[in-house]
Amino acid sequence: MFIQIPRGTYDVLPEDSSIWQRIEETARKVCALFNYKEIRTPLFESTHLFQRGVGDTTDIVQKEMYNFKDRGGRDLTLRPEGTASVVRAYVEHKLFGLPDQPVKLYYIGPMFRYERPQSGRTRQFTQFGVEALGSKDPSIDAEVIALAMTFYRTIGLKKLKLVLNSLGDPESRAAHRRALIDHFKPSINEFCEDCRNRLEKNPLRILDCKKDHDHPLMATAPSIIDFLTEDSRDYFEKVKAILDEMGIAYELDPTLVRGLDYYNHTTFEIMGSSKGAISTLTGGGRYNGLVSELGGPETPGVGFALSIERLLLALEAEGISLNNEASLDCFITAIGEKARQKTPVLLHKLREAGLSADKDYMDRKVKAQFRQADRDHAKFVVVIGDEELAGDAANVKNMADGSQEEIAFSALADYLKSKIK
RNA sequence: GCGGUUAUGGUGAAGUGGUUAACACACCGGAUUGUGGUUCCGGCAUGCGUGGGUUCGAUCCCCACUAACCGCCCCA
Repeated sequence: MFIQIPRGTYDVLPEDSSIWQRIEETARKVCALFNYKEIRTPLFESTHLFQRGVGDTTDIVQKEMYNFKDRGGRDLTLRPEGTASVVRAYVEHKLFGLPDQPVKLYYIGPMFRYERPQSGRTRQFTQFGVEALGSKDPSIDAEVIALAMTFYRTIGLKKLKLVLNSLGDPESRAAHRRALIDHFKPSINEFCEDCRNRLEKNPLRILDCKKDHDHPLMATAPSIIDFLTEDSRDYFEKVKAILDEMGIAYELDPTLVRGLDYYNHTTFEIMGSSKGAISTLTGGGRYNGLVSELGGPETPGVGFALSIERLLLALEAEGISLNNEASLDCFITAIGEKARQKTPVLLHKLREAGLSADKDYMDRKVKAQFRQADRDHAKFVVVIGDEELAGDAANVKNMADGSQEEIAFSALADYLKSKIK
């Protein structure tokens, strides 16, 4: 009975796992550079957390969550994103009381959304995210953006586009929303079905509709920028000024919307090159109301989440390969039954001495054992046969130059270590 | 949730309503009774996504299902 992998999931096989390790390692290094500390939260949380945090009316909550009841009847959900959990932990452990403020956190892990899979979108996907809680300094908005850009640059991505917008405070946002609805409502029947649905749900989306792009009302639609309060506008100017000084280029896009309810003020996306329709690599922004929404003190926050899967796609699109083949220090080739009996112990000694080592388990001929040593990129091959057993010394072949030496079994580990260093 | 395309060995990929399902790569073995990356030779799918149906007969035709890929919606 063959049971296949669930829809929208995938396996990372050994040939690819080193790439994932490289990416995760880079993320951790960059976070250390910016002084962000890792936080690990559960893969499932109370359903209520996401309803409240992400927003009851969002698509994520309404139709994309993996909800289930456990045996105790509790309503739980596989996390669809990371911010709500981080904020929950922040409140629950009272991290707002820590002497070090703001609290700067990062996470790397799987998220789950029930969606139709396509390029750059799976049902289980991996996010690297960052959250800075406790400061409303515009330089922390810029820092978070800079962290993401530094991460991509370190990985090797070149074709990146940073898109920036400000949603202002909740009042500005609500006023703009009402203005948009008033603007489109009288003529909404001239728009496509999607736009008619968007009118009440998410009127900002109408602005980047592909079908109705040329409708005259598009050009005259009210812009969020005109609805920002003086403070909001001033704050956004400061963020932009810092990015300018840092030399981080960006494009302004007043139609940039995030799909999660908690965002306000600065929002941004980082786009990459991609074969498919999805080019958004990172989404993030400020969420000053979220901590209090989740029962904590009034606390500002800013962060982003980026997808490792989409990063991989972008790397592929730019023709960048991160694959590095691991090599083996030593491969033991045994000839004859007596030699075969000796190899497990010898192997174990080499490994205990700190050398990576392996041997044949398929009862292969000498030639085939050498082929395997090549496949494993072995630096040295230790050959043991009747002659070697008689002389109490192994034949050691340097695979790079083909030279061979007789080395006493007792001195083998030290010899190899000195050669490999 | 909606739409399009596809489904043949470990991989890539031909193919036909009818006895043995090309080819290439990979892998295994031999030429070379104990030494790698070259060459030559040989081996390697009782099987063509799953379940039905049409037919004397189906991998090939029809239907359903499942999955993958791509797009819409939405998002990372």
